[in-house]
Formats: sequence, C-alpha cells, structure tokens
Amino acid sequence: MSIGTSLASVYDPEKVEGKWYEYWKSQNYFAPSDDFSKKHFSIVMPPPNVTGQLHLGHALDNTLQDILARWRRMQGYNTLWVPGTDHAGIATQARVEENLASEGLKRRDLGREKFLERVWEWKRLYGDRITKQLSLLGSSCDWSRERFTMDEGCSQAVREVFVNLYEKGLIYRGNYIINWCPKCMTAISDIEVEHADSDGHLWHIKYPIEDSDEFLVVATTRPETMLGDTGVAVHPGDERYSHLIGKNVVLPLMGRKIPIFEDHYVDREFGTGAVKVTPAHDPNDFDMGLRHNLEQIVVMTADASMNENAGAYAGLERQECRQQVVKDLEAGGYLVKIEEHQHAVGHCQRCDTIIEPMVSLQWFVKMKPLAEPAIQKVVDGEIRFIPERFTKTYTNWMENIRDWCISRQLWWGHRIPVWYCQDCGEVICSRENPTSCPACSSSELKQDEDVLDTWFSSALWPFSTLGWPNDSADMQHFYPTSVLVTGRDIIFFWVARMIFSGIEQTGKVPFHEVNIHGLILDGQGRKMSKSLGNGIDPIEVIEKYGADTLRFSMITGVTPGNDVRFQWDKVENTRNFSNKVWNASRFVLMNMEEFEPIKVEKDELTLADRWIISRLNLKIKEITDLLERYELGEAARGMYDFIWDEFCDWYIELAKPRLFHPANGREKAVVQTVLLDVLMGILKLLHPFMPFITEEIYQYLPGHNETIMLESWPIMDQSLVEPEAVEQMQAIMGAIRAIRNIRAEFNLSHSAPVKVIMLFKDGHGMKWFEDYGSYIKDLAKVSELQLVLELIEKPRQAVSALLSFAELYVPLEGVIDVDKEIGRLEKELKITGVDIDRAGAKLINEKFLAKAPPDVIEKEKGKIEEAMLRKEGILQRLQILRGE
RNA sequence: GGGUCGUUAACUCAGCGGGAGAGUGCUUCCCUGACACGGAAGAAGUCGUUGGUUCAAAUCCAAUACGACCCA
Repeated sequence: MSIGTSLASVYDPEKVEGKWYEYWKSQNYFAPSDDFSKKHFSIVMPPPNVTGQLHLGHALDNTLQDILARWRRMQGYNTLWVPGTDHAGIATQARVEENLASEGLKRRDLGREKFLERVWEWKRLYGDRITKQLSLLGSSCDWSRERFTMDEGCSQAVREVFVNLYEKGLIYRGNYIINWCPKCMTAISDIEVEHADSDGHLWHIKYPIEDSDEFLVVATTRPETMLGDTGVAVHPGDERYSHLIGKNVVLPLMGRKIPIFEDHYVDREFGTGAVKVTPAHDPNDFDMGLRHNLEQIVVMTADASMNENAGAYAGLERQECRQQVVKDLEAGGYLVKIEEHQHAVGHCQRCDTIIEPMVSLQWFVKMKPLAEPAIQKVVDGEIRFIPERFTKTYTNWMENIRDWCISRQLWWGHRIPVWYCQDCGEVICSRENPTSCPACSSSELKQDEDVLDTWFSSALWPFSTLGWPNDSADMQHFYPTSVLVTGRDIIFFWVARMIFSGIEQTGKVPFHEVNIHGLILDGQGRKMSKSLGNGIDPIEVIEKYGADTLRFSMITGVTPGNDVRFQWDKVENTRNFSNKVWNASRFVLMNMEEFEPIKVEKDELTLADRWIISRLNLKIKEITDLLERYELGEAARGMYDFIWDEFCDWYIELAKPRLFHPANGREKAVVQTVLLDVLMGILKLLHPFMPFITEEIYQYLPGHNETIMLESWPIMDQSLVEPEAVEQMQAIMGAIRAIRNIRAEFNLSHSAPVKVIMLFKDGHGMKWFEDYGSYIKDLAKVSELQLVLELIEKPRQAVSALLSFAELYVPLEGVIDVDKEIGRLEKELKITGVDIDRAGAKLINEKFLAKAPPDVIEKEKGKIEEAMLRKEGILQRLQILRGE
C-alpha cells in the first residue's frame, strides 16, 4: 500500500496545523540567522492592543505579513519578523475599570499602585491570548524577540525620546485648548476625537451694546458656553457691524462687559455674521482669543458640569445648564429665534462621550519641525506608500498638523519623566530619576502625575523593538525595516508618528515601504463593531475551516488597499480549494508505488508534460512578480487557477492513462517524475499563503527535506518554457471542449462511445493531433478518431464544430435532429459574422492601420482570417444539412 | 466645505488602453479507479450616466448621480 491511500479523502486541518506550528517553533525556523552578511528582510508587527482578543482585521494584517516573511525567507533573505503587543493606555485602563465596576470598585478605591497591579494581571492574560491566536494563524514571527510597549527596553526608549525632545525644546507644557473626555477624565489628542453629524439647533441671542439701546445678535450651537464668553467677533469690513467695532456688549445673564472686534475667521454668511467668542471652550475661539488678548474663562469642571465661574449655574450638568440658560435668555427677552441646525459633534473615540474642548495644562509635542522632514522623505520617495494614493492622505494630514497633546490623566502608561521641585518650583526632566533639585538641592521632588499618550510609545516601535537606544546588533542589521504592513485606519495615529519619530531619533526612516490594506467588513459591508455585534472571531473560522483557509479566503482576489467583505461563502469555497490541493496531492502519492527517482530526458516528455512544465514556469514568474508588487490578492488567485484548472482538471486527467496503463516502466516513471516535480513547485509557491497544508503534504513527498520553510523559492527556467507546446495543447483542449459540448447538447451518455472525424486544412495541424490524438480519445471519450486532409463526402447525419484549424464532425446517425442542428449553426454563423464585422471595420480603417502597433494589426488580421474560415465551414455545413 | 474610494452577470468581487473574467447561485448531465468540499456542459452583463482624449476606452480625462469612508 502506498502512502497516498492511507491518507483521508477529506483534509482535516485540525489534525495538522498545531503539530507543524510547534515543530517550526521548536526548530527555531522563525528566527533569523546570525549570518548578517546576507541581505535582510525585516518587519515589525503592528502590536495588537492588549485590550482583548484579535479580530479579523488582525488576521488579515498578520496574514499579509506572514506571506511576505515566508516568501522572502524562502528567497534567501535573512528574515526577521518582530512580534509584540501594545499596552493601549486609555483603552486597556477603561476595560479594567469596567471590570472593577462589576465588583463595585473604582480605580481610586484601589489607589495607583494596586490598580496598576490589576492592569498587569489583565495584560498577562490577554497578552497570552493574543500570542496564542497569532500562533494559530501560523505567524512565523520570532517569538524570542517578542516585545511589549511597556517592557523595560521600550520604556527606556520612551524615556530617551521624551528627554531628547524636551531638551531640544520640542516638548513643552502649557495651558492650551485640548479635547477633554468627561467620562475618561483625561485629555485626548485631536485624532482621538470622532466627529458625527447631529441634529441640533442654532440659537440667535441678543447681546445689548453697552451704553446704547442697540444690540447685536449672535448665533450659537452651544448657548451654555456663553457663560464663558469674553468677546464678540465679526468679519472685517462687515458694514452691518463696522460702527460697533471697539465698543462692548454686556453679556446677558452674566453682566460682563466684553469687546466687539474683527477677525477673518468669522464667516459673514453664517448665522448673523456675528459670533460669540469663548476662548476656553472652543478651539477656534481659543485662537481668536490669543490674537485679540481675550481672557480665558473655564466654566466647567472635569466631569463637564458647570463650575464657580458659571455664576448661578454652578453645579449644573452641561445639558441641564443649556436648558436653563435658554430658559433664562427667553425670560429676559434675549432669545430672538431658534433654528434647526445640523452640525458635527466631537465624541471620544473610546467611550463615545461628547468631548468638551477646554483650556487645560498639558504637555505637547511641537509638530512643525518634526513634520517637515517627515513629509520630505515621503515626497523624495525614500518611503513609498502602497497603494500610492495613501501618500496624499499622509502628506495632507502632515501639512496641516497641529501640536500633539501627549499627556493623559491616566495611570496605565509611561509616566511623564518630569519632576517638580516642591521648594523652588524647578522643573526637572531627565534620563535618570532625580533625587534632589539641581537648583536648590531640595529633595522634595514630585513626579508629574500624568502618563503619555499610548501612541507615543508605538511611534518608536520600529526601533525600540530592535534595541534602540542601545547600539544593538539587531538595530545595525535590521533597521530600517523593509516594509510596514498596516490598516488604513491608523495612518495618522501610527504610521505618520513612526515616520517623524524614526527620522528625528535615528536619523533614518523607519521603513522603506508602507503596505496599506483595507478593513474587514461584515457581509453587508458594515464595519465590524462590538455594538453591532457583527464581529467574527478568527478563531471561530480557524476551528471550523482551518487557518490556511481563513488566510487564503481573506486575501484572494482582493485589491490592495480596498476594504474586504467577509463572506462565509468564500470561506467555504476556499475550504474546497484546500481539499482540492489535498486530494491532488493524495492522487500523486497514491501513484508513487515502485517509484525510483530518474533523470528524465527532454525527448521523453509528452506534450502534456511539456505544457504543464511550461505553465508552471510561467506561473513562477507571474506569482513572484505579483508578490514583488504587493499584489497578494492576484497572486493567490493565480495559484488557485493554476492548481485547480490546469494541474487538476487537465494535467492529472492526462496523466492517468500513463499511470494506469503505461506502455512500459519508463513511461510511468516519467509521468511520476513530472507529477512530483510540478506538485513540489506548487507546494513551494503556495506555502507562504497556506503554510500548514503545504508542510503536511511536503512531508509525505519522496525526497523531502527538513521542512518546506527552508526550501528555496522557485525561479523560472526559461529553457523549460515552450510556447509551441502551450499553443498545441490549447488547440487540443479546444477540440476536447467542442466534443464535450456536442455530447452534452445531444445528451449522449457518458459511456456512449462516439466517433469523431477531424478535417484539417494542412498537415501541420494534423500532425499535432496525430501525435496526441489519445488525449482526445481519453478526455472526450472518443472511440474512433479519424484525422483527414480531405473528405470524399461530408456526412449529413453529423454534428459539427468549426474550429479555426479544423472542421470536426461527430456522426450521429439517427440521433441528430437536422433542424436543430441547422438552428445551432445559424446561431454560430451570426456570432462569426459579428467577429468578422468588428475586425473588418478596423482593418479598413486607415487611421488604425497607420497608428496601431504592428502586432495589434497582425492580431486583427489573424482574427478575421480565422473567422472567415469558420464562416465558410459553417456555410458549407449548412448547405449539406439543407440538402442543397 | 475639502479629499479618497466604489458603481462590471442574480449576489460578492477581480480586471484598469487593443477580443467582457472568477467564486457563489441558476439550468442540464454524471458517484468515470484524488476529491460530490467532485467532474462536464450551459444560460446570464449597452462594465452608473453624459461628454471628451485616442486608430482603439470597462480601462485615461472632465462633469454628473448614487453609495461608503476620511478630514474640517
């Protein structure tokens, strides 16, 4: 019994995948070699958040990286793929707080230290879970180099960068307007705010002019903020208001006198063309306030209720306050009108609470000096976005960037390395924890309570994971990394920040290419989210269908950068493909008995052999080129088509007779060799996409080595590509299809033998079929095949197919319905006519003849010739049938 | 308001200057010694609309409609 027959007829990934992953890991195949003389290929994994488990987006992201890593490794690159996780400050803290809440606890009940212990516990649990999931997916990352954004090395990098930027004056602390989340109780950066259109109102309010009966009407969407108004602005030169410039209004409800001034920011078309200015609670007003030296009056507390500056409204929650203010304005006769108005409202990315813009004391990174070189490197092509269009997304954002608020009023994260002297007020920022004040020697030092934005540490990931700021071997050999693979949703959050951080800290770009992919959507095209409950756990898919299937189904036929809808149908189809690969391999293995490896001579190869070998070599080139261009979707599809259609449906079928009824032992050995070689080539090409099944099959193949992972990536051998073999095979396939078509149309049973006569126009074509007529006999179930150059009498009782190189007849005495056959031919005649007209129109067009490239003209000539021949054949055939 | 992407067969999507493709579904036949998670054959599309460039446009350009997303 051969190996093949002992294999199950249905592939079961569950029995295979875990085993090989353990093997690969134990053999250390994922780690790069110490031989740093080889060209390197390195990727750092976008670190998943330790907030929970991986979703399909991570599965896609890591599949893409694993394909690139496995492929480059096989190509001989010293390949390093660094895995790791992100502490995800605000997100993780929120999850742990939720958890605490279920025990009736708040973080302040525990205190900073105890709380952090809880978070570390959480991190261990979910960090491990993520590691497990990445393993299940087959990720060939080097676990010995696994990192975490808050491990010692990364923390050292964070500290170094902070101090560095601080010393250069690129980090500063100050009172500026920031986005405050009243639920998370922390400042957040501009990009952590999500804007959503909402139906609101536009309140028109009268502001009386000081010492006058006149008044001015302002329009606002947020009347409660008027309590903090410190000015009214109009567009410069707006004649409606020019006489009021320099005067004051008396702020209703508060009685404060505030100035009227001009500013270009004001849109004269919006509302009344006059706006109230609240510098402490609106970013635009903040800027105007700075331009015109206005007072900033914060009227809210950290939980977004009104503070003592709100006078009588102190203590009210901001929504209640709004209602009360409107009511009071109305009572006082200040309310002119209320309009329906749609406007964008900012929400916290994490908890969806409405953001309160607020002036607050925070730490910032000065962005202009960092952004400029970061834009330049991309413009210069030192960093290339794939697809290219994301370059614009990146540069547009970088060009309009504002300073980055990096302090967070959280506990989970890197604590800001700044101390304040309690005695003299000195601010100390240093690499080592200070013990005494350098100014007054006091030991009363207090560290800043805040932590850094979680993206501050992610921004350093490509070099912090390689050992920076130490001059490590990994840093020397693997930095800059080769490519960054990530989703289009974090270009701003992460990619941009890695670029400017890398350039600033290491003097080099962190990577040369950025491969951006889209998002995984649900079957209806919606983003997967917790609230919709439409998320799919990759583990569920892996358990049902296997990791290879999940990987392959997510990327097949997907355009780079485009979103992907997750379809169970497609997963199932891919499962079928896995099974196809399995069974084709099983077939090959089943027929390996008595196989001794032989050296096959070229003239021993049949047409089918030469055809499949040619096709394989062309496929090697095609797949390699596609991978080079990051067209992984097309590459996967190319493998699918080649394996299923060309290898299984044609080559294996043609191999059968030679395996089952060989003329001699040598003939069988030849076909066995070709089958094995082609299968080996297929497995290697497929391995990066489907690592598990390819390893499993590989290990059964005669002559295999340790692992398919260490096999070299195939290279096209031009000497094995024979275009004539491909052409000849195509002609024969065409004839087979024509006969099968006739069988189907005339309901000839599978077992019914048919006779076929082929009439050739010349000996060249006939020769092709003489040598390989057996293909037609075998695959079209033809009992008798006559090849002729002349027919004494063309059979009337026959069905015909007109091929470009021959006329094909299937005599069907008694079976054929002449009228039906005439109808069939007339339809074909019409199609042929269209072909002739189209090609003909081109060929009589002088401009076409003058301007089109010669090969295109030749092609058109060929088409028309071929169609004319077919037409002639059809006409003759019709004559015969009609008995004319 | 600015920007990006999409609009191709019933559905989900490839293709992106020279004869409309795949998978699923549908119709017909077939358990033919790898696979019914299979094989064979077939039906099915004025490639959103309107202009333009070109010998040639699903493919390039410009408008436009609709949908999705991003930024403000």
